[in-house]
Amino acid sequence: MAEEGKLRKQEITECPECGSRDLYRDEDRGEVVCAGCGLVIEESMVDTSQEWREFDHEQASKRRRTGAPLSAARHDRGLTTDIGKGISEIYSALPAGKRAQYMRLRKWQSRMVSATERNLRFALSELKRYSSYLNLPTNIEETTAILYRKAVSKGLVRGRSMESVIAGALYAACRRHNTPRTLEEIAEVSKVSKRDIGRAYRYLARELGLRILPTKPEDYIPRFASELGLSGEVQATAIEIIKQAEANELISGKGPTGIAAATLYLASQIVGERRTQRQVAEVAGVTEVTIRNRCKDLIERLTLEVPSGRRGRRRRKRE
DNA sequence: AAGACGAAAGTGGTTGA
DNA sequence: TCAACAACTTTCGTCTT
Repeated sequence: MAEEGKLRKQEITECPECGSRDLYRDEDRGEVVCAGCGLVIEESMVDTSQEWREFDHEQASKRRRTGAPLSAARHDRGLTTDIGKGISEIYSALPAGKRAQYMRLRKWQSRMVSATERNLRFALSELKRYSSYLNLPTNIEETTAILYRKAVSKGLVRGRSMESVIAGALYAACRRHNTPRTLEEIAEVSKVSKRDIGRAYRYLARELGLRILPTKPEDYIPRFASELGLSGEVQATAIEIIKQAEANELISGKGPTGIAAATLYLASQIVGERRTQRQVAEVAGVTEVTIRNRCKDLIERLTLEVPSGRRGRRRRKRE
């Protein structure tokens, strides 16, 4: 996206030397030359066009060198060749003996699809389901698939339910891509308990030597904010507060979702797009009490300009 | 009436012996 | 395996807007 914008800007329409708009593109040498003064404006360009053409199906099948991208998220990486299909051709073209042999080969191929293959097939279809429920991008799906493959090849799935390992791998992949989902959210779609997902995740992390840093509260901000319909200004303010809080050591040991919720709540007040504690608590998956506690810490230790006169007053009634 | 606040008791998970 | 512990939740009464 940003990349593309950059490339577009480099498209040159007039000569920087003489101002002539009469530029000549030499495809063979990979240069752009000014027809007016002869200045070579651009050189060593990469030709990204294909160097062949196809006019019919036969040429296409001979000349095309690429196919669908390899994907770890398909059980066969998208590469299986099946014996089969086209039965009618076979019946007419082959003698009876060959025909029988062919049918046997077919049968055996389908039997040979190994247990692990079937396992993967199921696991990855399950993964597809989770990620589509959670609106996760394909790169996270891919990472999860890779982790799961590793887990299978190391025999880590034995004694654990497949679902929990997939869910654990998904959780790990989300965190690795800095788009964390809470254990709750994954538990929701996978029908695996939070505890089991967490356990599977820790096990994977240890056995596969995953270096995953603790989740940062910032990573939750954009998602929560958009669910609450809060502006970018609120997000920026919230992240600013988190930065300050970090500097004051108010972060470590606390639940990141709690911090994210509290800062977002405060930011929404500072900017003037008020949301209730209830609303924020809802999307962040914490309680109002947690938000209050975090807010209290933040307000005590940081200098924040939070409107609403009641802040800071002390009340003493309850005997 | 709804939201914010705080106290107190309860819960699930981690840590260290 | 158990107890101690911190973070977080549940519940509930009070106060503010």
